Amino acid sequence: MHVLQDLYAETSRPLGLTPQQAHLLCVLLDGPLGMTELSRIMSIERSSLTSMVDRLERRSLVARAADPADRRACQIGLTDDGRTLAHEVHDAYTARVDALTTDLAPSHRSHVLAAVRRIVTAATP
Amino acid sequence: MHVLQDLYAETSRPLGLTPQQAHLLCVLLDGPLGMTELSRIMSIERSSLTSMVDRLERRSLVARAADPADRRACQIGLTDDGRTLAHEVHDAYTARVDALTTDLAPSHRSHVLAAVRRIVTAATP
DNA sequence: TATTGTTATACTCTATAACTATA
DNA sequence: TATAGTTATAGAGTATAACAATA
Repeated sequence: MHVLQDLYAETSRPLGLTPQQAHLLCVLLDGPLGMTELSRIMSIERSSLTSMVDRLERRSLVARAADPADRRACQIGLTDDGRTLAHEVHDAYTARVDALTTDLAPSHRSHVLAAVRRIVTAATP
Repeated sequence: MHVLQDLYAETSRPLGLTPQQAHLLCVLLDGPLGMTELSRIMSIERSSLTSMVDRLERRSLVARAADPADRRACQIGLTDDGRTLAHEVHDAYTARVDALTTDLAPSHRSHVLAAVRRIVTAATP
């Protein structure tokens, strides 16, 4: 975990993002989300998310849009800049994780991948 | 990574520790370390470490001891309470990680373990 | 009444730069 | 001069509790 965490931090930093900001942007790659849903996915309180979104919105990486179906709610989405940056983070990170596993035999690698998929699926409600 | 991170946070919290504090205590289970060495292992700046150690020392979980060989340096070590807590964190965390992998076939599990060992060894200078 | 999101407040984590004491 | 650790400062992440607006 710490190996991956360090890798993630080292990848985010040169792009001007904290690891948490990078995470948030990458989560939004799948589409806009409300604050409650986003806080659940990121395992942080909604109040903590408010300030994170504020900072990213100030940098024009995300934007709050009104939810037409619920006037209390809003949808957080990536701006064009945010999407570009999110792709950069994602690509850079996966490239470095790939590099970590290049010296594994292909059969081992596929076993590991399958195991990780099962674990993540089981742990992601 | 995020699955493990969440698990780690959920494990530390009920024990009254932040994930970073839990990490620090667990690193010290291998023996006392100087500030520079500890900051290197934890991938944080020495100045960040100073305040972390301050807080843990205030709670009597770690203690600074003078380094007899270098009067500039100190050795950070666990107190008895700190050691007990570190073991609790470690045991609770490994138990939960174990639980994540119980539904893997034993052969898969050993492949994964071997792979993780190689990756960690390669990534830990 | 319950839920959505925000505000207010208090800590913790973290980095950068400047400093001190010692090597 | 170089290294070990600290201090000062600033910003970011986080939680809890209280709140406004809407459902």
